[in-house]
Amino acid sequence: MVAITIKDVAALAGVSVATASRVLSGSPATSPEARASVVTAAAQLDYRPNAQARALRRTHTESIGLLVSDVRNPFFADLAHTVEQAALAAGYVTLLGNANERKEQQDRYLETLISRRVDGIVVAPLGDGSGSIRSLIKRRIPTVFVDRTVDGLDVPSVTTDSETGIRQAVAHLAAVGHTRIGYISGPQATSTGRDRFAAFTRAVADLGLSQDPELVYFGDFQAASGSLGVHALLELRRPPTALLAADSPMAVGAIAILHKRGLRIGRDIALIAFDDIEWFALLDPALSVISHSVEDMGRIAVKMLLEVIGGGSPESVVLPSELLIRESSSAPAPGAPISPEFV
Amino acid sequence: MVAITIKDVAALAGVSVATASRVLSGSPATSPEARASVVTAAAQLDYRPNAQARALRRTHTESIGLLVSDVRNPFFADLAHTVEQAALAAGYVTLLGNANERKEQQDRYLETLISRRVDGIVVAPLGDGSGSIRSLIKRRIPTVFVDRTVDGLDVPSVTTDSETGIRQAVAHLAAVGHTRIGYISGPQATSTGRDRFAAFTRAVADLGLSQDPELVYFGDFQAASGSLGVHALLELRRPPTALLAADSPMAVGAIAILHKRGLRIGRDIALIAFDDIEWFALLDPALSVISHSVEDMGRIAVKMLLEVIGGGSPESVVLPSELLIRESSSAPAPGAPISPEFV
DNA sequence: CTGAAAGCGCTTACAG
DNA sequence: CTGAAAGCGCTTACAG
Repeated sequence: MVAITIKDVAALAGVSVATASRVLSGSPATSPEARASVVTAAAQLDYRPNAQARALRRTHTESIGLLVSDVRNPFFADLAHTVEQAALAAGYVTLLGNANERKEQQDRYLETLISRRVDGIVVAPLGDGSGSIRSLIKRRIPTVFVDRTVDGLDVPSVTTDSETGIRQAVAHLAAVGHTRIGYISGPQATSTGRDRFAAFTRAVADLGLSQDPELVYFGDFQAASGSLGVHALLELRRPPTALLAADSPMAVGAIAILHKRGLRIGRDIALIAFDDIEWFALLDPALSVISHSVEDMGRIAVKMLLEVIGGGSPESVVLPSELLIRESSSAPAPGAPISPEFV
Repeated sequence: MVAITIKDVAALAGVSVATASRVLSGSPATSPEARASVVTAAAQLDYRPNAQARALRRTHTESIGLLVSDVRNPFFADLAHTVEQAALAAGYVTLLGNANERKEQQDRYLETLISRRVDGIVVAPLGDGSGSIRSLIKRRIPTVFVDRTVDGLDVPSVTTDSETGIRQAVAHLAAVGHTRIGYISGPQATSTGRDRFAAFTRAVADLGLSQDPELVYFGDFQAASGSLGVHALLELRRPPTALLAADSPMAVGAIAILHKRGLRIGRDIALIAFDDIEWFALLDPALSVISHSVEDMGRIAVKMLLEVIGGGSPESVVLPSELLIRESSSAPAPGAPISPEFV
């Protein structure tokens, strides 16, 4: 790497580094001549200020960190996109980290983001408030939680009210005749995993449906666990006639196995997924989903983070969720529960 | 933000900052007593070294940049995941940027990554060698191109041989009876856009199929342009009976419109997509695709970048592509070209 | 408007 | 093994 510093620019321009610095950072206290020569010299040398050195003196870096729990989850890929665009519009660049649903990896990235002195961090947190999440708070680094929260931590957040959507989904399945609904849950180490599970449990109880604990499979929000969940649920002596998956990757895993087992979704078994992914509507049958707005979530998270960075303490925001009934959630097949030849 | 520096640690530990620094960075030249007191002090103060300051003195930052052309494209989300894991295994942290298929945004991120002095950059480049891509080369920043390249730039790359897969796809469509194949192309500002288009053109010519230029629609690799492409192609006086989409987001856009128009894929019209996305196999009919390995691409890119960082100059790698025939690419409907009532 | 100088938080020869 | 000192590339009061 060829290192071109402000010294080189100043030398070529025939001014002091102080003047060069002033021109380069747009200080008004510069003469037109100085400006011209410095700008020319910088261009000629293809000078790029060293952000590290600059950050050492300045108090801000014009960058934020976004720590997402899984980039391969389309919900978070979309979130990354929205956050990035909103941040860019506000003059901030986004450094994206991927926890891949692993606590150690979350900690590793958080350390990196802290070390690099981003001005603030938007994080979809994992686990309890231990590890690097705690450091974030202790050091008063501007932080906003998105999608998920951590119990006992007083951090502004933008989340989804999963309860409404899940209740609608369960009620809809009950209305078309399902009584045994299998639930593929997210991990209980995440707030969304817990909230959605609790909402499911309550809905099922309130509606007088089966509360058989065997009907719940605990996955990890990634695709493979959706497949394992379907396997486990279909092996039950009394398998469910409908399935509710707590996020889209697990739904994808579920669909793959359902296909492999020769079960027709929407006929042999009903399926509803949390998260509305563009192509879920393209499946045949189109997937019924619980939808919430990732655009709103990303946009609001950035807005809130900028407020925190500016010294404010914004109120947390809870976004709505709602059931979109498409074709995958019809009545149970006649003769349900599913007879053994299907499984 | 509460700033805890090495001075605070040294003071609490009762040693000089030099000694504190040695302990903290694992230098062997430290006494057990010094080690103990510094480690304790650091833990007590929850000290995190300032990466900026450290990078100013050290020559490397143990971080690499990954600039992806579109995070919402599952191919690149998967690539981000693979690169990240491979880098982490080698002790590097990955800073992810998203160009969103826009040159200005690519430049913006590249500037940021350069300024932050990452040790190297993996980039799926956009456009010609102007702008920040040129700076990268001029400053000899270790760079590896992934998926795409830039003409005239001598940068190690790992790409896919699109030619084979596309030729197989066209030959397969021809074999089942299609003569007018519509091609939804990627932008000509990308090497993959150009290569795949050229491969399509050659294949169509070699096999004696229609070379009607109207059968080609130039999209931008994002979903909306896939929809527009289908619209345009189906409005032709003699519409195609088969469609080939140059990447998966455009295929998604195409499928959505095909559904909306009431055309049954695999019956009324054939469709093949470049890129094998997990759930393409879950569609009904399952989508025939041109597949290439994103895992290999990511893994090799990191391996090559580490070589470049280490002073080597690795050979570029070209990965194979191949057609996976599923159900969406069957023979043209009887009475094709598609009669007006379908369009 | 400009330059010399101090300092941001680290690391690392240099002496001892 | 340890400390004082220089220096990485910038920015910013301080004088002028």
